[in-house]
Amino acid sequence: MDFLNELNLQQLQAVEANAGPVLVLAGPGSGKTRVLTSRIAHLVGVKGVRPSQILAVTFTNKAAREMDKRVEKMLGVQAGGITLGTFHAICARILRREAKHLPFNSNFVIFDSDDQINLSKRVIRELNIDEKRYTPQSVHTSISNAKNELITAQEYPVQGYRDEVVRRVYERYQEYLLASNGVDFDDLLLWTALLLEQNSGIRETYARRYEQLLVDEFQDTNFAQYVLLKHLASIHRSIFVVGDVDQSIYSWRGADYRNVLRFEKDYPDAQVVLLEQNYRSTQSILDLAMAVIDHNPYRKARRLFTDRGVGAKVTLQEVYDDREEASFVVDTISSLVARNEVQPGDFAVMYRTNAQSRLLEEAFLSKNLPYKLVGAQRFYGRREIKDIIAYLRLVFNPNDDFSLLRVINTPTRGIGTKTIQVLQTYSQQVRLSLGDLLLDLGRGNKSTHQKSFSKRAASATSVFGAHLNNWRECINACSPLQLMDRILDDVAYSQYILDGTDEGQDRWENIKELRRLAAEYDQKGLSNFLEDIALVSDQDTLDASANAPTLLTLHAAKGLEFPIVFIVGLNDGLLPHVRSFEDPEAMQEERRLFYVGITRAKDSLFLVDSINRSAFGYSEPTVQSRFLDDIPPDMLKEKHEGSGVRRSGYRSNIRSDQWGRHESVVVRNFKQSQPQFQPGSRVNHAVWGEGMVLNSRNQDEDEIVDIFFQDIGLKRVVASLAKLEVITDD
DNA sequence: ATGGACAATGTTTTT
DNA sequence: CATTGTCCAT
Repeated sequence: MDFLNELNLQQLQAVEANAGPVLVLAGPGSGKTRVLTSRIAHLVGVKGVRPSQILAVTFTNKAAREMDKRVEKMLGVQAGGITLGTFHAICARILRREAKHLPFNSNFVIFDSDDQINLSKRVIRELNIDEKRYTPQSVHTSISNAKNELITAQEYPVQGYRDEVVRRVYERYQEYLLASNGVDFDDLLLWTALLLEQNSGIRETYARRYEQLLVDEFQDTNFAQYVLLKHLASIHRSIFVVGDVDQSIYSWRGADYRNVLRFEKDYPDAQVVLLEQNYRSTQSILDLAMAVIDHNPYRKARRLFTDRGVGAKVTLQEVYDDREEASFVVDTISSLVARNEVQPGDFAVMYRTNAQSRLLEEAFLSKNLPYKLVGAQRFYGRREIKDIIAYLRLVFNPNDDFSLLRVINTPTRGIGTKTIQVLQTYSQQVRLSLGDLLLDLGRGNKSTHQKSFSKRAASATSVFGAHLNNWRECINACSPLQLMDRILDDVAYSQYILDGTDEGQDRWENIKELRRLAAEYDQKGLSNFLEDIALVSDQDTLDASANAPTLLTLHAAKGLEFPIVFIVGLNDGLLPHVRSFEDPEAMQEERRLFYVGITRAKDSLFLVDSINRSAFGYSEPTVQSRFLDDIPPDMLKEKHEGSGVRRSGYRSNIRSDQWGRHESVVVRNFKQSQPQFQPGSRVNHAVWGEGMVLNSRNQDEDEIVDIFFQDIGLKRVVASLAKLEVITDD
């Protein structure tokens, strides 16, 4: 097989490893995708494994498609039949097939992150829980974490009052999901793992079927995924995992790099292969990457080397403010492109938070230069898109109360909050889902329930119900696109959206884009359309064909590479993000994130920090990222703005606030008295309850206190305004 | 029932 | 500042 000739010794060792557990520790750019694809090709082409016996898990759908293409190329024939996809997509497939063993049916809908928060909010309100104290966001995070640990609502450990609240919300949340015939992201993993755990027949079926398991980005698997794999591998034990603990950046999503250690413990006979040679970057870039990551404690030092040569030094550019940061990026790109040595598509600009993309986009737009923005949220999160998807989801699954409530009065059709309340109460009385009730009301005078409603409500709901009936009939006869067009037409959506403003025009363009997407599902049908939409990853939206710079978050950059990379916003508070300041584990993850960004670059790397940064409309001074301290100065080509250069040593006494700005330091400090509140003491706040003082300082005749509240998080209050009560001193 | 005006409030990362 | 929610007048 030709493809084996292109591998180095370690890669070959991994590819040809005998059946059984294999752990491949692959540094960035070490060819792990090549190893994975070659392994599959080798299994099929040499070992005679049938494609249908192979299960390969990737991190994004895009990676799955790429892998599929590459395997096909290597084998020279169609490799169809391999089960290939993300954990979530694979689980969704299994759950639909095995729905008869589960408390929902096979046309369940998948609740995305927006839906998850909305549902949490709804439950919190219903249970009369203080929404300020227990925000839907934070409660849902707890639920999500529990699910990732395979803890059900009934098993949720209650140690304090907050746990009690979470447990109650969790329980109700699950009831709602099941009543709506829905599952959320985490449920996809949870249900599948529990199914395999509790049903030995099904476990054996799948474990027998998949003789070979391959897993990419193993360091970012969570506990549920680990258990899932363990069950799938329970018969053949041929599990081939590839990962790099230095690139673990998703712990906030439950990912646990300790799964790598767990793997070594659970499979003591595993072959371990180390891939260290880097084929991507120049040595200058690798040296910088190592300088950064070596500051993380408790890691096995690994050296990265390349035969690509030293290459150009990494540039550190300091600019005046974030506007200038954006124009520096755009100007540098256009002048490099003008020299004709590189193309626009060779560039990537990476940042820590999505909000940072805005100034960059503006800078590109003002110069009339095209760019690509990675981020599914940006498209699927739009109101008009969510509306149409909610319509489709409702037609597909009338029990989806959630989508129903979203669209029942959008565009407005005289079904206001009052009518909706009446509908809800009534539907509970007759034990029908809202959807079923509306379907009935839509049957006009043949309706059983219509007489129970006021004339006004009856007429408005019967019109909507009639539409719903029609669409339901369409479901098997029409393609997703035809159904969508019918809905758009029936509810006069274009009139609703096109209000004469530019924004309306934009929104309609988005709808047209969604039509284009729907058109690709003529064959695959509505079910697949809705599922793919729910499970798109940010990277999936990347359009490889356009030759333009790519704008993306550092997280989204994982697994990608670009000839020339800019990492912007190298300021404390942004990278590392302020939320990691108090937590050493989180801080280490920030560093890994920076490391991931650096190692995406093939030829050149630009790091940019700015002296001022704006938030809330004001531009304020910043502090340089502490990670830059870890880089030996001779590794960098430093450039500064002509004026306003930060004095060295200046920043060590300054703390930066959450937005990467530092607090203005006022020189008349000595005149002020001691702060009244000491770090470490506990205080009581009228609204937020008990908290601990983290920091306090006097400013302008008053005292500013940072307090950490268990349920709310970090808050900054002005002592004279907030009525604070000291509970304990230190 | 609806839409506009104003106030409050919040900014990590995403399958 | 930008989004979201709430209140109020129509």
